[in-house]
Amino acid sequence: MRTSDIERVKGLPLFTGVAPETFRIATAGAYLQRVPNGAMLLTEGDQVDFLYVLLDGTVELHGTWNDRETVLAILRPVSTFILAAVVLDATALMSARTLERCEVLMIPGDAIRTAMRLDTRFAVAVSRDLAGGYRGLVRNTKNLKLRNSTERLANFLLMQRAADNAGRVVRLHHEKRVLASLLGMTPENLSRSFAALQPHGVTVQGPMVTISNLAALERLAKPDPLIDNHAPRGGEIIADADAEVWLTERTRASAGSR
Amino acid sequence: MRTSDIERVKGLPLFTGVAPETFRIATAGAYLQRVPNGAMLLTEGDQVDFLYVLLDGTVELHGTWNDRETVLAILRPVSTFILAAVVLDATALMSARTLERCEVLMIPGDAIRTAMRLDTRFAVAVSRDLAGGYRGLVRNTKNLKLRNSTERLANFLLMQRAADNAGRVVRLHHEKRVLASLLGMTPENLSRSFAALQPHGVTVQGPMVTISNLAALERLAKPDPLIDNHAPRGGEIIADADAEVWLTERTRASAGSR
DNA sequence: GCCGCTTCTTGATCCTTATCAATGTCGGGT
DNA sequence: ACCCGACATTGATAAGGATCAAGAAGCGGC
Repeated sequence: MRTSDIERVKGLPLFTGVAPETFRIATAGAYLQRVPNGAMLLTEGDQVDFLYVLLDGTVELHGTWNDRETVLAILRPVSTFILAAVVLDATALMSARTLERCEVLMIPGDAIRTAMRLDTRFAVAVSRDLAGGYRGLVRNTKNLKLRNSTERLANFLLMQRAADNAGRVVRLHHEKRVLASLLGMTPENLSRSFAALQPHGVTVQGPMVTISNLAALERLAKPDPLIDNHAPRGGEIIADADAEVWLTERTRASAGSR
Repeated sequence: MRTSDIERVKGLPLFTGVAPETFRIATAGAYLQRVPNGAMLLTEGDQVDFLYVLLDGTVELHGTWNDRETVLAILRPVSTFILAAVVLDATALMSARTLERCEVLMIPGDAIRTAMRLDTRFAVAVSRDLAGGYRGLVRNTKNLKLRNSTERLANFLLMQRAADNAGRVVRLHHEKRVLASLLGMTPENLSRSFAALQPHGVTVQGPMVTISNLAALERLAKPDPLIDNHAPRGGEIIADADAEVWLTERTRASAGSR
């Protein structure tokens, strides 16, 4: 494990403000794994023995039932995942699959649980991280139950725009089929939803989405701070409590994950 | 606050194994509130200053957007709610409304956060509670995205049956319109879904649902331990890790809440 | 640069769910 | 016991979304 990687892990909300000694204990038995595209890191139902930290690449969390599958989250670096299962020493409720070549740090769950018992500040950091994840899922549930598919897409684009750089063009980092599943629709309907946004100033060319009329899109999307976590991208730690909220909630990407 | 109430709060997963001194600090400034039916305990967007503990009655958590409203959870005693917002000292993402006359214990958020910093065991307990809540929401999301409305109703009935007493008859504790919203459908479609279950051995008379053919219902519902949290009702603390999981996840009722 | 695969799009149709409207049923108040 | 209002059910219709079936476009491999 490179020292640059260690610094990146230390920068996670999960580890900020934690005693160096605790950090050492937690990461002592950790090892870095290079994983090819399309690999299953974890299958739902498996016992979870590690906390995963995505250092490079993209990971998809998904769930299955009765031959159906749905994407629950798409993760980009630096993110941790399946912390909840680690804390409870339980089996995974979601499967994790790489969407490209990835670098993943695997921290033994025992070490995490031990570090929590030894260092209150770490236990508090874990609580904050889980609370952020919890709130991300509440937002996601409201999004799913209160909006139709075109509204979800419109708000997704606005969130991506805010997270990326607030420019006129939003880049989709993943296949549209994956995005469709994340947003709770079929690929066919994602295409149609994009078409439905055209009168509102949205044009698509491959993975590039251009928002030519922000006001019109917002009029349709009606973004809501109690559902959508708009926030400029940035890695800095911010002391302010509310900023901390979106930082924690944001670390794990698009639609409320872990 | 009656001593019997104190005992009930102490019995919560959130406070088990916590030092008496910590419990005293956490609950020192708490006060018991009697709330009439239909009262709003909390509105989404409000700053959350208290952790709520439902001691008697029923509370509904819901979210709104653009004149639409959806029920996110129905809580029965003894349950805590909005722990995540308390931990982050953030604003509420859900509103809380009483569905009948209730007794609610309100614990100042400051006291909770202070207790977490002073007692690692409490911080760990909070983590476990939040992790359980997180996993409840993951289950709920899979339920919503992978199943149609009749399948969701069928599984809801199986879960209620397991939670209540495993008898042939399941009692619905709330209005059907509330249940419909919780399950992500309209009241009209809930009626039709009940009708669709009739060939599978389900009959309804008012709030009483009779399951005359469990095997047939299960064949349709295809319950899955990675979505549905089947468990016999019971308040005991169980040492086994997996049992602990559902205990924490279960405390806050029907469909994964807080 | 061309081929072939995968992904994306578009159209037609079907199924699921929502909406609107009307009737039926239950329970509380007087 | 009656009436009233809220809730639940049922039916008709419409809208949203899924599925099936072709085409079109992009991309990697050679």
